[in-house]
Amino acid sequence: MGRLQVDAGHILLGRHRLDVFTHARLWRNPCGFSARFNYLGLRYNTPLYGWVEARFGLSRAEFVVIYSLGLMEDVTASEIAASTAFPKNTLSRAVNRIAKLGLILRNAGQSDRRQHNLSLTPKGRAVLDEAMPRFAALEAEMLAPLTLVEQETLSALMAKVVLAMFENSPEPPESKRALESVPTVSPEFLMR
Amino acid sequence: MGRLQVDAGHILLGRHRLDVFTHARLWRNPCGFSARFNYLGLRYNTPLYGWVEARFGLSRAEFVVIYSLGLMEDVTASEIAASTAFPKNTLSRAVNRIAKLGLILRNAGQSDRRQHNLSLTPKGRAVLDEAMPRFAALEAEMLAPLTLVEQETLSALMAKVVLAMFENSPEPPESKRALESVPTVSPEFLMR
DNA sequence: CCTAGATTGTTCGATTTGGAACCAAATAGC
DNA sequence: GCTATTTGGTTCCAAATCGAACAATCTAGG
Repeated sequence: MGRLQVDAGHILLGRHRLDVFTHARLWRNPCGFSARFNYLGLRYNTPLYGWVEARFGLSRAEFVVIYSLGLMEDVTASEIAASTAFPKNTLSRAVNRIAKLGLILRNAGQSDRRQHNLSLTPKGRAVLDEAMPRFAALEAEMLAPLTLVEQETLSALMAKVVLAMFENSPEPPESKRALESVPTVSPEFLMR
Repeated sequence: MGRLQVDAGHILLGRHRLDVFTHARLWRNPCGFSARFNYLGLRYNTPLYGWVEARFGLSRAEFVVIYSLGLMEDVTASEIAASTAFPKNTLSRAVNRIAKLGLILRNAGQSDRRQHNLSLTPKGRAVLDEAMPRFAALEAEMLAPLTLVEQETLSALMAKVVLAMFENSPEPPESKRALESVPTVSPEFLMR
């Protein structure tokens, strides 16, 4: 990774400059891969959802619902919850608020009257149409230092990792088993 | 990506099985790369920090401090805040609590009496020593489907992306400029 | 020196969060 | 067909969160 120079709490990597702790977090970390994708998530999501909040007054969960509807019409709240790991009550509130704002419609499902098939209104679509280019642009900017071939390679490798996670992923029973496998007697650690 | 079969709200990809919405989120998404690293973050962090909570009774921020001290001794709260994007007051509380629990020490800095150089106590070190193998194991499990060469490639490509982010990254002035560039008159969107 | 501005960490308080209990509707088992 | 269980969504409330104001300390510019 080239020669490093340390100076006043910073590290010089070529013309890059980062504080020594962030450097340690990313490169002297037994879990370097997770550190990196967590870092990417941080640097990607924070500014974008910050902008969404400032521009539209929508919380992250609220925008996630809209974004989800852009990907697939008629998705339900619990499907979004399952896929994004937002707790369902948070999502319930988000859905209610953006419905009240007129960004989505909640069509009582015809097959199952409990669930609401959500869909974007023109107003909701407008929000998405304004936001998506930003999201796409930041992603493109992130990937810009890679050649197209490298981008393809990265994409394929990550797809492979992601796909494999479904294998070991307990479909629904996870939460229950996870809870049962943990003693109910609260933090063991604090008891010794 | 092979032939797909849709069945009762699920998609079969080889022997993998995932709901159609998650499939859309990961593969029919204009921001597929971010969807993937966000997904990885989700599937990595959630179970691990859930376990930390159950096993040690430590919140995510609290454990992050301990983890950080494992990476670099004598780091300060604000350095962790800068690197991890936790707000500094959240971190302040976290530091106070785990100090009170006897997991870390707060040594008043000799050069700057405002800042506390944090360090692990043996008890804190024990927590870390028990937790790290889990973190490393899940990461290894995630990467297992890749060959060693592929793992190296993935690591290198991600490093390249991460490193390049520092270039465009405003060092400290970010927060201020971000706020100034946004109208203070709260959500424009709600005003039309 | 001495003051103005920055920076570290803490406190305060309005808002958000999410686990748990809950209701209504659907499904399974008998 | 009738109860038992599951599932989608909502409500409640204790607890966590984070922006903002703050005190203490440090630094820079005269």
